[in-house]
Amino acid sequence: MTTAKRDTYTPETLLSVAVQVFNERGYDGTSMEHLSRAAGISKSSIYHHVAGKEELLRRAVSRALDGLFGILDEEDARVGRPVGRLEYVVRRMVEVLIAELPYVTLLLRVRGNTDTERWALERRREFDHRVAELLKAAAADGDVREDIEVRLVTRLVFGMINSIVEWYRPDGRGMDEREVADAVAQLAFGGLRRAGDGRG
Amino acid sequence: MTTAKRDTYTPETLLSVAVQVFNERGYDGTSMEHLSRAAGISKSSIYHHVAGKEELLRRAVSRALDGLFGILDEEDARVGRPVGRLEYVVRRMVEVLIAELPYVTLLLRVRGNTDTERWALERRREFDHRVAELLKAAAADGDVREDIEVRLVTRLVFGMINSIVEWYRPDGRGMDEREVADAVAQLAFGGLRRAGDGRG
DNA sequence: AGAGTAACCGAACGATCGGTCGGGACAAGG
DNA sequence: CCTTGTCCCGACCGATCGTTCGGTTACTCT
Repeated sequence: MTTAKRDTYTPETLLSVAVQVFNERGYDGTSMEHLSRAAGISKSSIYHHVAGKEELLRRAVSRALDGLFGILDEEDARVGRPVGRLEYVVRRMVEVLIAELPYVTLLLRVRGNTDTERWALERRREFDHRVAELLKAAAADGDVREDIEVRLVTRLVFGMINSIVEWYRPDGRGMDEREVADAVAQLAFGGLRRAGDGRG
Repeated sequence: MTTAKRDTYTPETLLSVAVQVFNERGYDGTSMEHLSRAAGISKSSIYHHVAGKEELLRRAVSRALDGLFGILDEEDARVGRPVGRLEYVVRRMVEVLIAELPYVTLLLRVRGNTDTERWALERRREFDHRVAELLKAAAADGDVREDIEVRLVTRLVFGMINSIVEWYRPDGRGMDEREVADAVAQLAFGGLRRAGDGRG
């Protein structure tokens, strides 16, 4: 009795269509005409549901950011030895990134042309900083290598994780979130070289 | 007697300005008006040097692709044990990426809206494939871990390397190409964990 | 000095941009 | 029945898009 009035668009369902087109064509490369064709309604009808193009972008990146910041509030990310918390966050980042793939994809591609985009970039930097502090704490414990700058390592690991949006596609038979998260964690913490070879 | 006629724009000098603006605003987010302001000449004057906006994009990604494919022709990338050739290619990729930073940055951001962009994506896939084969050969020799899929590892390592364009800025006092290349190679091959700890 | 030309400009082109407007179709509630 | 409000539409807005055009500088060469 609460929902189910008609089978038309809501701001949320319209958003999922819009985000998909944004990711295919790029935000700037997507016109409202493109969106209307993809949604199957007229251009002006879109404005019945949302205020405009930029609101769609804001809703999308907000959803992605909520998912990422949510990780830091989880218990395993807050308590325990920093290196363990770090590994947990890395795994969860992969899982959230895959669970909210189109939204995180869009977030990772904003350039900063509008106020919304600049706000998204700022929040992204804040998240990166929080994880960097975790890595720094793990380094202080002597649990991760210190011969490479913490700042640099953070960026490289983030780069590896974020690059997942460039190729992961949830087409049925593919690997699931857990498998990818395991691979990323193993590669990031253990390295490319055959396990047991040490460094020689 | 060959060069040095006037101190005006050439297609190359104009390209360097254009690529910088493309990277700041995104290709689709950049208008010819933006380019003319950045270059300090009128919009119509740009067309005296190049055929149009898309030619600037084509020249830029061509330069990036030439740099990357050039690596595969170098001797250290062609002869020797695959794992050694792989590490050489990884290091050189970082160096080329930094040496041609704005051009590679643009290459890594094309989405496929035009023929030029689709051609760039195709050539990128070709390069990725060539490196993936090298990794596969190293795995066959038992020199790199085989518990993670070769295809996945390739993508993650590429992701780590390519992410450099998102943060590296050549502002004088920063790290140089060699330092970054060393860090990437060490992290990719040795992993995050403190050297000597093994996997425990 | 005069010819030739590379470099540049303002004005304008048709097309498309994001967004607005008045109104029509249709279901729910009386 | 008629009203109310949701959902949607075609037509249109001023602005901006990439590009073209005719014409004016300003430099080089003879």
